[in-house]
Amino acid sequence: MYRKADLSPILEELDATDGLDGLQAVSAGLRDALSIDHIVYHWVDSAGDQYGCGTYPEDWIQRYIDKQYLRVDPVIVGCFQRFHPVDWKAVDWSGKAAREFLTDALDNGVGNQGYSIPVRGPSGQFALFTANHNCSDEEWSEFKEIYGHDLILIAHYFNRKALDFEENRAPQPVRALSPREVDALTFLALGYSRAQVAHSLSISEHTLRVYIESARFKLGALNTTHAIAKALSQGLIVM
Amino acid sequence: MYRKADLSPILEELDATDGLDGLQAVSAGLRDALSIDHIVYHWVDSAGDQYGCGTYPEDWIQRYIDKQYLRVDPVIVGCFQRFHPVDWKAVDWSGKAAREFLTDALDNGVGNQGYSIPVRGPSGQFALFTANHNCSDEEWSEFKEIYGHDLILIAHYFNRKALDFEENRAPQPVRALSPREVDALTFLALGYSRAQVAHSLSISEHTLRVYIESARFKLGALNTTHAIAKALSQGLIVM
DNA sequence: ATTACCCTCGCTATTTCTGGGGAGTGGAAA
DNA sequence: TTTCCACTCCCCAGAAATAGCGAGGGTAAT
Repeated sequence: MYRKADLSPILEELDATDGLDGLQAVSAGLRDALSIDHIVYHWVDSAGDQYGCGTYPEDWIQRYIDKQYLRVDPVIVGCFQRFHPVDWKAVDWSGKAAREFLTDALDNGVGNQGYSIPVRGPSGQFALFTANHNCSDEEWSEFKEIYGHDLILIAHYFNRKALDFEENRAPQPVRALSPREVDALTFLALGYSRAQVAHSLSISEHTLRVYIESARFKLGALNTTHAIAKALSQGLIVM
Repeated sequence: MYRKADLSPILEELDATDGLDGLQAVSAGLRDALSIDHIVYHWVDSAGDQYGCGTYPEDWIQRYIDKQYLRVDPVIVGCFQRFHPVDWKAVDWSGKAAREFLTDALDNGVGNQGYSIPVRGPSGQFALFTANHNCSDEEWSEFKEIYGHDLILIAHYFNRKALDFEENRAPQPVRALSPREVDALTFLALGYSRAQVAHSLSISEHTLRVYIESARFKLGALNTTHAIAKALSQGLIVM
C-alpha cells in the first residue's frame, strides 16, 4: 500500500538548515514526503517556556498555549515517563481532562493517530517529535513499520538543531558549582539534614551553610529547595 | 577505504534479543561488523548504580568501578551536559584527573578514538552508547561519516532494550501523586515558601502541609527537599 | 453501601533553616 | 604579584518547616 519515499534529500536539507524557521520548512517538506497530515516538533525548556515548529494550524497552537494544555496533554505526560517512541494509542486517555483535550484536538485539525519520540535535554529540556495523521489503526501500523527508523533518525536531527538554537538563544551564564557545593546540594537532595550533611562531608555545619548559600546565589535560587530543584533540573547534580 | 557493512542483521538480532546478556552478544557482533575495537553500552540509574555491556576488557571495567572513574570520566561529564553525539576529541581533557584517567584507559586496551551517544531516561537514568577504536583522526572521521546514522539508530535500540530490562528489574511501586500534591511540590520546587504556595493555591497553609506530608509519604522521602528531588528526578513534577 | 482516596481546615511544641555579620588559608590564574 | 575564588570556621536572632494529634465532606469504584 505504502511505498517508501526517499528521505535523503530531507536529511540533507535538515543538515543544512538553521534555526526554527528552517526546521519549520523541513517539517512541511517531511510531511509531504511522508504523505501524512502533520509533523510537529515541540520543545519545553526548564523554565517551562515552550516553543516549536511544525505543521499544526496556528489556531490550534495558540489554543494549546492559551489553555495550558501542556499540563493536560497525555502524550506529553506519558512521554515524560518514557524514553522510547510512544504511539498515541498507548498513552493514558482516561481522565476527564484528557478526553476533553482529545476532542478539542480532533476538532482543530489534529489527526487521530500519532507517534511521538521524546528526548530529554541536559538542562531539563524536554522535546517531542511527532508524526500525526488521520487514518485507521492498520494504515498507521504500516506507516510506523516503514518509517519508524527514519523518524528516530530525523527526530535526532531536529533535537540537535533545536539545541543549537537554544544554546545560541540563551547562552547560559551559569558559573559552575564548586565541588563542595555539588557535594552539599547532592546530599541535601538525598534527604539529609544540614547536620547530617556536615557530618558526612566532615565539615562544620557553618561551613556547609556557606556552600549552600553560595550555591543558592549562583543558581539565583530563592531558597535551598529551589536551589536543589534548579541544580537537578539543570543536570548540575545527580541523585 | 572503508566499505559500509550491512547492519540489518545486527538490527534484527537487536530486535529479537532480551536482557543485558543479549545486548552483550550484540555488542560483540556489532564490533566485528564495524571492524572497530569496542562497542560499549554504559548505564547509570538515578541511584548511582551503573551497569552495562560491551567489549571492554573485564579488567578495565572493574578498574573503572573501583576507582570511581564515573565521577572523573570527561566523556560522562561532557555528555551529561549535551544531548547529541560527542566525539571524544571534543570533550574537556584539561584537568589532572581527566588526563590521568585517559592514560589509564589507554593502558588498559581502550582505543584513543571514541564516539558516544548520550541518552537521559525519565527517572534520572543516563546511558551512553560508545564506539571506540584505535586509529588516526582521519580514519575516525571516515568511520563516523559512514556509520554515524547507524550508530544513532542502534544506540536507540540499545536504550530501548536496556529500559525494558530496567523496568523488569525494578518495577516501580510508586503510587501517583494527586493533582494537589503535584501542585504543592511544583510550587515548592519553584522556590515559593509554604505561605506563598498556600496563597497561590488558595488553600490554608495547614491543608498545604497535609499535601506535602502525603507526598513525602508516597515518595518515601525523608523531608520536603528530598520529596521534591525525588519527584523531579522521577519526572512526576516539572519546573 | 462500604471502602478508599482526595480535598479542606484546625492547634501546639520543637527542630531546622535563613540572613546578617566577620576572618583566615591556600591555590590558580592574570 | 596581585587578585580572585574555593575552602574552612564562628555567633546570633528571627523565620520557617516538621511532627504529632484530630475532623468532616466529596467522589468514585467495588
